[in-house]
Amino acid sequence: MSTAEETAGGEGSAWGEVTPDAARRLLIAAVEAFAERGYHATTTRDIAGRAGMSPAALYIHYKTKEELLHRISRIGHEKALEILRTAAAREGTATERLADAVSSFVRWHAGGRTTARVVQYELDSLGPEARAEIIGLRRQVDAEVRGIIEDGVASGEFDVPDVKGTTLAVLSLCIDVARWFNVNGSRTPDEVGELYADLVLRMVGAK
Amino acid sequence: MSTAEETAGGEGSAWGEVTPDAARRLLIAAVEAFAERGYHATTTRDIAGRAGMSPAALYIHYKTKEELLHRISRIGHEKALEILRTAAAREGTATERLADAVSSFVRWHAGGRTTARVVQYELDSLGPEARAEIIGLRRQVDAEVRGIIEDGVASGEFDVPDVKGTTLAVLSLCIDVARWFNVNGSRTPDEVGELYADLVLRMVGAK
DNA sequence: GGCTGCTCTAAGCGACCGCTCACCGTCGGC
DNA sequence: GCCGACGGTGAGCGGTCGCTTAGAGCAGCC
Repeated sequence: MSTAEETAGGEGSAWGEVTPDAARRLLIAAVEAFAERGYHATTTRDIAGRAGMSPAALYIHYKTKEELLHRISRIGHEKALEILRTAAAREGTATERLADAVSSFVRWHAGGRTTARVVQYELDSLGPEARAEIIGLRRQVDAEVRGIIEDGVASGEFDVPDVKGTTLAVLSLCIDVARWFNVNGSRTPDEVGELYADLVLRMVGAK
Repeated sequence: MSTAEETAGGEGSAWGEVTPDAARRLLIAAVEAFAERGYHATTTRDIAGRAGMSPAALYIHYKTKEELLHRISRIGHEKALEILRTAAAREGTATERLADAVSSFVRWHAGGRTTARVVQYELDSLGPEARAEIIGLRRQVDAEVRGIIEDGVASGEFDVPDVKGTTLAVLSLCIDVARWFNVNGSRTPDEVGELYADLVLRMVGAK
């Protein structure tokens, strides 16, 4: 048996903003459980148990089970957006910025696979209002990547006939890492990030 | 309200092998429900209701709810494998065969998104033995694509430093189409297939 | 020491789950 | 005309779900 911290906090995934301590422990336990079994197959008793508390304790810190998923999803998307924004805003050519964005985005999906799985694949389990908010964040994610690709096309670095479609494909490729990446597999998050940065530069026809 | 046939049978997705008629109707209803809500969030009452039958009728044709998912998953994977085998075995250069494989595989994921979603994303809901069988089919899928890429490398058509990793990425890209493709969106399955074939040829450095 | 407020637990409510069972209508074979 | 086989139903069982409630333990403040 592993504690909640070992798996979900493994890469220092900054749940530090969640207070008090008991609320954070519950949230980390929920991330683990949702990633392993999916939102609907996870019981509130399981979440509370992983956090070392009674089932009722969950409802002191969260109104419903869905609020837990909402909080996880928002914090995760904000983190993902921050990663892309940092890469997009740095100095360098579009080629360098795109490679940086893809490799760090992929590293996050591979290294924090537990969190990324919940963030990327449990969106449909949210209610309409919560889902709408998250979709807004995803549009911003899309805009960051599209911006870099457009810069590369404008500077003549890239050859991309379909910018919207290629942006979609690049993000899709990165996101799907959370589905297949295996912590016990033969590749490290760094290696996958490097491979994917190379593949994406080929996709955009970087010189 | 739409009938089960309209959505899940839309692309003539050949559930014809499932008999008798009532068993097929239940299976198509299950594909719809699993794709919309996920396996765990779908109730047997919902499946039976969509098929126009009472909850108990399901258990005349299937032993458990999981058996439904297993049958759907196996038939779907066999269909996907058949599509790739056809493309891999045709005459032509590795470039032509890879483009054909990707475009037809993507067309299947986009056009039959309902089925593809269940096939690709509900694998973890299967029990150990059923999952092991499906994983065997997936390894064959992987082998088909890797075979084409290896052919291209051997003939000098492709420039691929990491065949295993690139194979994984190509399949990942295609599979993820089932997650984001929207029937009401601006692209047809054919258009996405063509775009993706082009992107994949770039990824393998096709001349 | 008494009081308030916060965190947590034990117990359990009402609803709904997957699945079963006793029974029924229909239909081909004799 | 009777019969068994087959495919179907209504009712409901045992269990588990998300969530609530009454109250215990324990701070800090006067």
